[in-house]
Amino acid sequence: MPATDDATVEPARAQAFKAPIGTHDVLPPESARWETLVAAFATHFGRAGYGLVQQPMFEEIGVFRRMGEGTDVVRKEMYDFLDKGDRHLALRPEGTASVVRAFVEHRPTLPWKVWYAAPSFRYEKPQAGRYRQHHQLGVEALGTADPDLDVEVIRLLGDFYASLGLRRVDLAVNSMGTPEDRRAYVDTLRSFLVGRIRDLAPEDQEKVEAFPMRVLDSKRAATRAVVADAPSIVEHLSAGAAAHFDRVQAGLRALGVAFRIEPRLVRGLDYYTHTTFEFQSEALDAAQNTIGGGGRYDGLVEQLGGPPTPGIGFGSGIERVLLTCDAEGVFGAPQRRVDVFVVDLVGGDAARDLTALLQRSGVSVDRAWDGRSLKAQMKAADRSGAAWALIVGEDEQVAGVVTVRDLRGGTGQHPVARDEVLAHLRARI
RNA sequence: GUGGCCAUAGCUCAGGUGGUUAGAGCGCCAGGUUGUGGUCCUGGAGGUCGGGGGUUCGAGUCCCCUUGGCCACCCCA
Repeated sequence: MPATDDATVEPARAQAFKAPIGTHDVLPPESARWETLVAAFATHFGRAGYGLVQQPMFEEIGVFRRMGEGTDVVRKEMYDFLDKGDRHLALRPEGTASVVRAFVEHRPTLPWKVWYAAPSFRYEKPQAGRYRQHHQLGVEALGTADPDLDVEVIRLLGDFYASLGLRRVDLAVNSMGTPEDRRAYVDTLRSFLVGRIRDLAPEDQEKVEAFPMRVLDSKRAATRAVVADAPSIVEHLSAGAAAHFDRVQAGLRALGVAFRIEPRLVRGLDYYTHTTFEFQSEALDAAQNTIGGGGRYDGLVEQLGGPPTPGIGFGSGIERVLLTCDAEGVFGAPQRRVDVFVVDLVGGDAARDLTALLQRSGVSVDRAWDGRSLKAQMKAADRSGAAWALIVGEDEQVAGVVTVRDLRGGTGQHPVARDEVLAHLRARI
């Protein structure tokens, strides 16, 4: 049977696809908030000497394994796959590891201060404020162990939240000490937990031997009761680590950054040393209320094959920050609008040419399409947010003018000679 | 991964105990006003009732499976 283009033959409707589980599209006008947020972040950290880093979205899986074999992120949330060349790769679950890999690969001069805005992927069951693809604003600063850098990073992030209008943000700070302090503390903690193991929640008992620190951030009531009596890491810091932590606290106080010390704050990634911190929203009633967190990771560079280099950084989830802004009623979507809208009743030449002329001159302009009625075009002009409509009908075409209509003020409309339109608008926008 | 709730138009939602062509508001399109938006009036388009199977004379409604969403646990941004 020959092919037919008979219009009466209804083709089967194609299957409509949906975004994969745990992912989401960000469309206008909501996307305008994202643009503004990222731009504000770029400006804020750019002014402090941080430059943009663009990383690959996936890495060899070993890069991320350095986050710690005991972490959920590595054990069960990795989006890993084999490519056609049998390379074992994984989508980036967080920013730090791949930035550090890039640092080791390129050895930039120190200190190296960078920021990024990038998606992260974790194979988790989606929930409030939790997605399989989420987006992080992040910063990493490598090459100095100066505790004042910890202060700068924390303060800059706190200032950033404040600049968005957020007020109900709580900052928790802790110190994990040096890698040696951390190891010694893990032994002390393990011994303590082994002694009380029957009092722990069953799910937490198996963590004691291999990952005792994971027990500290359990939310189970039985475990929390035990943990309340557990030795605290801040009491087991070496002299150097204690001095570092003291300097950080003094710096935050000197700069008026409110914080509390949270000895149970261990964070989910094993590479942290010295300062760790977490910003939580008090306005978010969802279970996921951490909007940003990070810490020092002296030792991670070596683990990824580089020279001993200290570093500190944080990640802050864009979705959660915006959720928090919603909860506090701040940082609404800015109104996206153009200044000028071209209405054409003479077949399209005027719209095509005027729009191009003005756009090439840097004026923000939109126009109507499909030769629609004047009414429809005016409606589109109104929707565009434009302050001025340029109307070209037969009368204007004959007279060589454009009707310039004020859509927002009360100045009405009047004809302007066609080659004076640009100057006319520039004087008014 | 475990559990709970949910899925009807582009959006927000109605649709007792199963019963003729599935509704509203908003949005969109058109007309009223043959060259004027934002207000108003009138009309219209738009739905595989998430998907598949089953029960029934008959399913948006009941049952099973499945996919997805939301929420909690777990964990984290």
